[in-house]
Amino acid sequence: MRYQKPKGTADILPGASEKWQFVETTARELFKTYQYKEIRTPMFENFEVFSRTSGDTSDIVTKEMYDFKDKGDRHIALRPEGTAGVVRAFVENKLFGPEFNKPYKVYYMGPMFRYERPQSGRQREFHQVGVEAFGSDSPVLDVEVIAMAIAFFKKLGVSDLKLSLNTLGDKESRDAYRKALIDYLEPHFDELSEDSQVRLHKNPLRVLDSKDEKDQKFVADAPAILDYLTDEAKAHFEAVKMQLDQLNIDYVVDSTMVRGLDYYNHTIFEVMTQSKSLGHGYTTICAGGRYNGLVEELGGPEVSGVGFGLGLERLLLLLEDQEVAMMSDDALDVYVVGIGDAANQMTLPIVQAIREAGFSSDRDYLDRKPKGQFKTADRLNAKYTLTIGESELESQTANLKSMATGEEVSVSLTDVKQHFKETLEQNFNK
RNA sequence: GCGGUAUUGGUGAAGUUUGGUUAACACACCGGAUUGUGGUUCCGGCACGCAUGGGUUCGAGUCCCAUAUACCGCCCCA
Repeated sequence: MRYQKPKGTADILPGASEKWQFVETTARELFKTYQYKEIRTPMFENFEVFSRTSGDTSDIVTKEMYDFKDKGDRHIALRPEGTAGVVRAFVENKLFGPEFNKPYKVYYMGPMFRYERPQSGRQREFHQVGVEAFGSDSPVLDVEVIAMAIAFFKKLGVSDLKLSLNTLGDKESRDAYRKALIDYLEPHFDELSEDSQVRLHKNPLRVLDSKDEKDQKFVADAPAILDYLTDEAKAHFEAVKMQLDQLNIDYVVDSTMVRGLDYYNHTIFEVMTQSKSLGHGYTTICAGGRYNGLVEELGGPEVSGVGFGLGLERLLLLLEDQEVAMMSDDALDVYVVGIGDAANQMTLPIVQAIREAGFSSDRDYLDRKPKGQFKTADRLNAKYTLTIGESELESQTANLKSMATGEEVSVSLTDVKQHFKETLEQNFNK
């Protein structure tokens, strides 16, 4: 095999693409009911769009960015996530302007890229669906976004959902907490894992996220962000919880939950579920939160935002594991069998006529004998076959057969070409 | 970026421990079983040769090295 796809990429072939379409269609239908509109932004951006927004210390920037210099010596990066590009577009197109409704609500779906070691459900090119809503500080909007994420999984039939909630507060809260956390961890510096020793000063919140047992015993007794919230941040969080209650959406507050990206503040959340395909216990299938300040970071006005993102590869693994039915309607209606050279000259126009009547139709292109053609029709699961041979040509008729019942009837070619639907209904009552 | 395992036809794969004629078996697919009809059965066909490139050897799918890719773990995260 001479050529192979690049490491960490995948071909999505017929058979699988239907499942992707199912998920994407479900998302579009749902988002429409929430009045979120699709936005499509470039698959690559200037490197700085991501480095500015994700935080210089985040792994995403330091080692996972798929970046390169183009022929014009521009530093380009393939998008590692969706939010930064959407925010850039929001600012560049001045979507914060008075002529646009607020909140400005969009969704996106498409490929993202991270330069990392591939593993199950984690590739270098992967796909995300995400939503963003700009221009409102209201906690009710946070909850709409959360509710939409949950509704999406419910609509797909995912069971065993769990909503994990936390707040990172505003800048003041976060600074105070950061200091408290460092003060708490510093005395145990030597006992922390190597990774966490590095994290401690660069990004102490990430220590909370450590899976290392050594760290976890400190994390358990660490001060909680909730105790360091300003009155305003606290009020926002309380309002979010109250709104969730109103919607009867269950949640658990997890004060150790943090974010890999630096731009989040206030509400952050994760939707989790259990599945063997994704690992042990509850694993995250959707993550989101509020990012006030991000728009300013990219040169826009002070406009707040909130959104979520979810990975489609992981979602599809999950749907497969939970045996969610992802049907697609691609059955073949009519297979046209031609017998003999003369007849075979005549069948394509008939196939076309049937297609124009709104039915799916196909024929043989491999010069197969009648038996082979019927075999093919059977394998394609054709509902009907339409056979034309020399005698039919002479009488300008065709033999229409129901593959399910074996029932056959002679119909006129003119009828087939001009009123196929009616011809079918009259003869097979369907 | 680090570590482990793997890589034989369209598919599942045997064979690699003990290097030595024609790469097992099965499924799928194609063709045939008296002229234009789907299933079953029967018969026949189906690996430019064992990921790629080197090396060891009289001789390698079987041993060694490098590279690529996949999977798993770490890191991180969707």
